[in-house]
Amino acid sequence: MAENIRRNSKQRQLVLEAVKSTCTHPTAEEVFQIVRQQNPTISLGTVYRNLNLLAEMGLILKLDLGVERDHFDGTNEEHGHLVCTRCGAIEDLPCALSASIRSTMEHELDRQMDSIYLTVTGLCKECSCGHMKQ
Amino acid sequence: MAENIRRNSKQRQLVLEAVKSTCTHPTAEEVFQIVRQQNPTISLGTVYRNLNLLAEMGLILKLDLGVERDHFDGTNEEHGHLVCTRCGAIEDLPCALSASIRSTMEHELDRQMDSIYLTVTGLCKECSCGHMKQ
DNA sequence: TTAAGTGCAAACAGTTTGCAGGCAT
DNA sequence: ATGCCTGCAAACTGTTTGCACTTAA
Repeated sequence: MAENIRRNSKQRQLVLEAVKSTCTHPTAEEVFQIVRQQNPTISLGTVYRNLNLLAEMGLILKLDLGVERDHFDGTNEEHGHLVCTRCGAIEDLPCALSASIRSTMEHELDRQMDSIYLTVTGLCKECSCGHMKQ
Repeated sequence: MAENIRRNSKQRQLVLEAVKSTCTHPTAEEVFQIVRQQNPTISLGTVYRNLNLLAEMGLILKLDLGVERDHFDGTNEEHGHLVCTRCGAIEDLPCALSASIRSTMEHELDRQMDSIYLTVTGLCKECSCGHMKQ
């Protein structure tokens, strides 16, 4: 499993930009749709390959939120997510929350930890205070 | 989506017992293997159907831990899980941790919450202190 | 020049589902 | 007798992969 030398393909750049430039936590299919506007011949397989590669490289996060599809996140800081039960939107939770879980667990369990995956379901900001506006 | 009246099939009983009587958080396939010892003609499809049904009924938990397969948990109290990066074992985290996340979030975010899914990766109890024993 | 990257389509894995018959109520 | 449940196998869905070709370095 040696680290290959990565080249800089147009496709990979576009995929990275697409994920970085949105805060909606797109799925592979959604990234595909975005990227296709710049490069109509890109294939879905290439999008998947690059998303996985970029996640391995630590440039983006691959999120398994317990919903059907994987989502991708343009940041690489550890933070949880809220999945809205009303509209399906995905909202970032403050990093501080993950950090405090980490420290609590290190104290209480006295165990090395790798990653923390925190997902909560509930109403997003929009849905919880915007009922009448819509 | 009316609630059907549930019958009490032998298969469903066996599936429930299988999940309840272990703390290993089995996959559907593993439940299938266990149940097959009592009922060699049960089908994997039936196991899946009953696992989902029992989870809907709130008798067990369906866990998406970010690994390939879903796992099932015989308890119904809200608690997180640790997935061991060395042996793959799944360990329960104290319920108190999820409870404290819930209260923190209710204070900080002032938002209704449905469920909390907390998964951490790291070494399980066995792997973190039992290196020499093995 | 050469090996990483691509597009395409087929394969894959876990899970779900349609159907005809079986069994709890 | 009714209709929920089963076993079976086929279908489904999101994702991965093999192959021949292309392209960055």
